[in-house]
Amino acid sequence: MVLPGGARSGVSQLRRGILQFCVLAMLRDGEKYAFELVRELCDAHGLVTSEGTIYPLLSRLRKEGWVNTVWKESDSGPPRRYYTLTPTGRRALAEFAEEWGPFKTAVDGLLDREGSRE
Amino acid sequence: MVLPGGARSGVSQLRRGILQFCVLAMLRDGEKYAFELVRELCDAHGLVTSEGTIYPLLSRLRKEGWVNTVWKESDSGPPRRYYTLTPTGRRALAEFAEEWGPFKTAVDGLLDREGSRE
DNA sequence: CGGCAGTACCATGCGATACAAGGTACCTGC
DNA sequence: GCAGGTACCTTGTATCGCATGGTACTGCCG
Repeated sequence: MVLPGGARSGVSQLRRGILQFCVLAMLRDGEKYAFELVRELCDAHGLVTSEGTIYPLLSRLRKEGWVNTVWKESDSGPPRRYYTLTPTGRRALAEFAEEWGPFKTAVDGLLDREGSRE
Repeated sequence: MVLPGGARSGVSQLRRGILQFCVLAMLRDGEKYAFELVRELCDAHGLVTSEGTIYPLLSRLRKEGWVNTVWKESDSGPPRRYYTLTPTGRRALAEFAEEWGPFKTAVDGLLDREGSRE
């Protein structure tokens, strides 16, 4: 066990079903490869993730037709698989964004109500 | 199969790990019983849920020591099991609230960036 | 009075998915 | 050529939302 503090807390379960759309959102800006996505999610956004999470996820996105991939050589290291958003993926992202708003509002409404100050 | 349209979309996975804290938040205002929770989550907050979701969830909360329960007779129907928050549960709720903020911000940051309008 | 709907509880099985662990291949430096 | 970093991938496990189905009590209506 000995989880390093990222997966142990409830946040791990929070990522469920959201992470894939975060990835789609990151691809909106342009093509990226998996390792890059992991680093950005970890560093910039505090959404700690490991490769074991991202690869099955990307596999699924590919199977859904939400992303396309191209192999590109790298100057320094093994070739990289770059992911780009498809129109379908872009639409899925937009749909999620529309669901995220009300959902967020509902949760906020439940949490922020400081009714019992007792 | 034939999912009625609430569970099919991505929102179903959104609820993961959040629903239990929504329940805790609802119990903050006072004791409630399971059927009541389902109705409120469904009606008021748009977080569609069914009994099949709530009972295992409450079972878990009880096992974690986050809620206590008391049986009370009802004038019109079978007896009800009322749930109340324990201090531990209250703390868990507070901890989640602290995690929810940054998480929400991170996701918003990724989604709301309307950089590419095309 | 007997069935049916509504209320209220619970358990089981399935599917989705985050994560750890482990494996392969390429490149650079020693 | 071997260690370490980069980069890819697969498999197994645990979690949890949900559908389904089962029990028991109450009240309505035929």
